[in-house]
Amino acid sequence: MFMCDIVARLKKTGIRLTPQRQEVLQVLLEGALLEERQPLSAEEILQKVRQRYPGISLDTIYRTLATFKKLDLVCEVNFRDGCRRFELMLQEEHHHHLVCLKCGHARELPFCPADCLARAQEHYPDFEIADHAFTVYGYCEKCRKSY
Amino acid sequence: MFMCDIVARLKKTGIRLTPQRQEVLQVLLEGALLEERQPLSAEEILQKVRQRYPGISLDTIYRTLATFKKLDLVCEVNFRDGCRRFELMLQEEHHHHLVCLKCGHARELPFCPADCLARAQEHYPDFEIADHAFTVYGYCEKCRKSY
DNA sequence: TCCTAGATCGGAAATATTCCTATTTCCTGC
DNA sequence: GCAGGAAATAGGAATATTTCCGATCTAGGA
Repeated sequence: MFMCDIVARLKKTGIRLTPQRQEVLQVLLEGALLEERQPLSAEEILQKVRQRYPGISLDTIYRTLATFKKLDLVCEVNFRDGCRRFELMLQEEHHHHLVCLKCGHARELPFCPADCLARAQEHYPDFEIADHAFTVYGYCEKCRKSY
Repeated sequence: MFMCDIVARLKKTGIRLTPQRQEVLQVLLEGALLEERQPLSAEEILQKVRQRYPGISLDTIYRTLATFKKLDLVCEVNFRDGCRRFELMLQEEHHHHLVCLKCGHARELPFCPADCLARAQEHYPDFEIADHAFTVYGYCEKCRKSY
């Protein structure tokens, strides 16, 4: 999945392609290509984008993330650290997270409680499921040592 | 599970039993006994507690919730509505939630992705799991109609 | 009853997020 | 290529949530 693919995908939706949005996308994409991707907060994204596009505002980051989320391009992860975190969602690798409550480091869980999702739908057939989250919290090897 | 049981449980832990803590407990317990319990925000708990104990401060609510959480008496639910929400956790009925992103109404999911939790532990054997969350987001029958 | 570690209050501070308005800009149709 | 208009942006103000801090109070053990 590369920039041009996503841009093409965005153009189809009719959304305007501003340089700000492309820079946010770029930052998220770089995050997604790292070996150990870490979901980013709005503030973190702001800092990274500003390195290349200094004038961007925090409001634009939030609006862009909201827009991308509506387009299922971005998903939200709750680290319980007081802010929302986001990462690029590439369908082919839907996943969940394991988060250290001390250092905030996240690891990926490459599997999904699909059966639970199905049971939820059975249980509440009239509910329109839009999204779901499965997150495991605890202490990583490094942090549990320093108790 | 009644007040006296919980109080007994608290006393065992050595934690001080202040009237403020008991009032917070009372509010959470009332919430837990409702047919359709809704996890409460700190502000909501504050309002309810103040009806009986007007002098209590928001800080105390937050501190009390943090204390109860450490004792596994309370758990946190993320509604994606900008604040943390809490509910009394009665072991015998561990559950997860289905949340409407429009009206904020929550329903319970009386089952748990236990297999995923086990797989997570297998995947990361050195991670000390403390907690987990499974939440389904979407639109309830009422809200999906008003699109 | 006294003592003291621990808890509380109230307000200030720190964070995170959204709102607002004037201005700018992307895109469509010519 | 150019103009028009709807959509997006910047920047700062406003709001909301959560935490911090110092002074004071108190639950519970001795």
